[in-house]
Amino acid sequence: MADADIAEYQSKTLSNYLQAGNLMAVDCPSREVLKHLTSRWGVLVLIALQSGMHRYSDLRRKIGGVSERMLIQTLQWLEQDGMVRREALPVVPPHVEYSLTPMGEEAAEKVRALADWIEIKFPYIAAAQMQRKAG
Amino acid sequence: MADADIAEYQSKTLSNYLQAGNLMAVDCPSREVLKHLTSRWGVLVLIALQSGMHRYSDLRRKIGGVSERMLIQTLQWLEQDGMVRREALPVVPPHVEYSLTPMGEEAAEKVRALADWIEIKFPYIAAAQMQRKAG
DNA sequence: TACTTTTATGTAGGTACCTTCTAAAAGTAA
DNA sequence: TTACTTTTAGAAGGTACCTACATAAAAGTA
Repeated sequence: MADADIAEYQSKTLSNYLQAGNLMAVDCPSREVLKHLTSRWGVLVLIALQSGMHRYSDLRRKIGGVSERMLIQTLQWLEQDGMVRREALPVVPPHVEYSLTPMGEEAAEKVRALADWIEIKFPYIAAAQMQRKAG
Repeated sequence: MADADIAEYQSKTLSNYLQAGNLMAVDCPSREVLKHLTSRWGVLVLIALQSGMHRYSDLRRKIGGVSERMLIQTLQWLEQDGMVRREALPVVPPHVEYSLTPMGEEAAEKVRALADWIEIKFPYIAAAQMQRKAG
C-alpha cells in the first residue's frame, strides 16, 4: 500500500463508508463502479460467470470478440470492486479460476435482467431504428 | 433514407427482425443497444426521465457533470433506439421536451434496479476496494 | 535445444467517447 | 444596438478504452 493510499484511507472516517452512493452527483466515486459493471465487457463477464467458475481461457472462448488484454483488464476491475474472486493454482502451465463473489452474484442478476430484456426486445428495437431511419 | 439503407432494409426479411439478440455473439447488433443503454450518460438519462418529461436544460441540471454535447448525443442514441421521445415546440427560444417511450420505461426499470443496487451497496464495495489495496 | 501450454504484461497505435469553445436561430428586454 | 434566452451543431483537442502484436515465465516433452 502506497503512502498516498494510507493517507487517503486514514482521512476517511467509518461514517464516510456507510453513506450510500449518489450516481447523479458529479464526483461520487460510485460512478466508477457503475462504469466497471456497465463496461462493454464487464456486463458480459458477469453474465458468463453466473453459470459458475470459469478459467481465463474459458471466458475468452465464451465471450465473442474480447481481446486478451481487455478480458484481463475487466477481470481486474471487477476483482478490485469485490465482484469477482480470482484463484490461481500453483501449477505449470498456469491455471486460474474466476468466479463471482456473493456481491458479484447480486450484481450479475441485475445486469442479466437488463441483458435478457435487450435480447428479447431486440426485434422491436431494431424495428424502431428502421422506422426512424425511414421516417 | 439513403439508397444504401433501403438496400439493407430490403435485404432483411421479417423473420430476421423477429430473432432475439445474442449478446455473446461477436457481431450481433444488439450489442450496440447494450452500449447505448449502459453508456456513461445513458444510464443516468433513463433514470432521470423515469420521473416524467424533462426539458433539455432540466436534464442538464439534474445529471451532474454532463456536457451539452454528450447529453444531446446520448438523447439522440436513445431516441434512435426508440427509448426516448423528443417533442420540439415551435417557439423561440426553443423548447424541447424529452420523455420515455413505453419501451424506454421498461429499459429504465432494469437500469434503475442496477443503479439502486450500486448506490445501496456502495459502502460495501468501497470497503472491498480498500481491503484489496491494503491487503 | 526447441517447442509446448496458460496466464499474464508491455507497447504501439487506432478509435470513439468526451470536454470545451464557438456559433446559429429569432424573439424580448435594456 | 446590445445583451440574453434555449437548444443544437461543428470543430479542435484530450483521454481512455480497445485491438493487435510482441514478450515473459515456468516446467515438461520431443
